[in-house]
Amino acid sequence: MRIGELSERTGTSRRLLRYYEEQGLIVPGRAPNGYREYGEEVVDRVLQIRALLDAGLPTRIVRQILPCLGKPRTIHFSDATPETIATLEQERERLTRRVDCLTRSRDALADYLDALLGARRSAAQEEAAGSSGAAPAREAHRG
Amino acid sequence: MRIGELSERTGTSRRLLRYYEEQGLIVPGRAPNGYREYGEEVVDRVLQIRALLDAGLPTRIVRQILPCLGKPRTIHFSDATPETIATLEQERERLTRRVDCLTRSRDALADYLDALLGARRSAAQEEAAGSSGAAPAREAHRG
DNA sequence: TCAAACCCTCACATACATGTGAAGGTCAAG
DNA sequence: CTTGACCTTCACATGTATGTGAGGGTTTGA
Repeated sequence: MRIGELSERTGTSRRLLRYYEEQGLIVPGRAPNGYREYGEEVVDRVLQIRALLDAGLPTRIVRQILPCLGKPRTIHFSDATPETIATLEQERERLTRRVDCLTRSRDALADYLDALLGARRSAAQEEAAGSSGAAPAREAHRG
Repeated sequence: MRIGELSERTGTSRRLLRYYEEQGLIVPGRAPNGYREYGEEVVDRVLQIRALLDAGLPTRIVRQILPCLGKPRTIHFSDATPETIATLEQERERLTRRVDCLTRSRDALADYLDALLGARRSAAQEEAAGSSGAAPAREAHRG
């Protein structure tokens, strides 16, 4: 397919698709007239790229871990230099730390939201039960 | 403490500490001579900020979810407007998607690394067992 | 008193992911 | 043959998180 269709199917601007190519994340073929030609599998790849970028990873890192995420579980022994392995292990640790941090933040945010909603429900019940008038700014503490 | 000490204790440049202040993420006091004055609790706060930014969240979002992550679990009812709640819920979803994506990527990367290391060990054993000569570029498939 | 080591503000510079638009080539339909 | 919808490259613009440095005040210690 050409860039327009890929753009529509991935929700990614043509500009960005060219940018990802410039960054070495996708390597389309070329039609005789110079138009880029993409295979079906590129759709998934682009979505994967978007997801990783959206998660805060820079293209440099995406480029490194992308080959590991391919479907056919292909292992390129040429990639098995000690430096590459060290980089990948480092990146795995970074991802783990990132996941942990985000999970903690998400959980804290969820707890806060629960408390907020629970408190609002209580307040609404009080309200319905008759305590009238404009309530002053209030705070609640949960130990 | 002043900005230099905070910088050392958090591994964050002075420039960035001032930037976080400009973004409303931290609000130091001021000494009579104009120097910024930080309390102990700011150390943790800065580390939290770094972690969130490092995980790919923009300061705008960090500013919004930071109050939810404080120790004393204080709920500010003034924040309980429907818009704020909607934003927080949206951000919780975004965080969840982000965590899922990163977790999948991390797991895939870990699998790849395991396969790579396992294969390298096998290759080393073969090598030790006598198959000699420069091995050509090889690939292995795991279904 | 002088220097070193702090601090201040202001401002310009950079890397990255992205938008936008100009100038022009290709192709299919009318 | 023209029009419109594609495509190309190039280049400048923007927002965000950062670095760097100038110009200048403050504090501390020799």
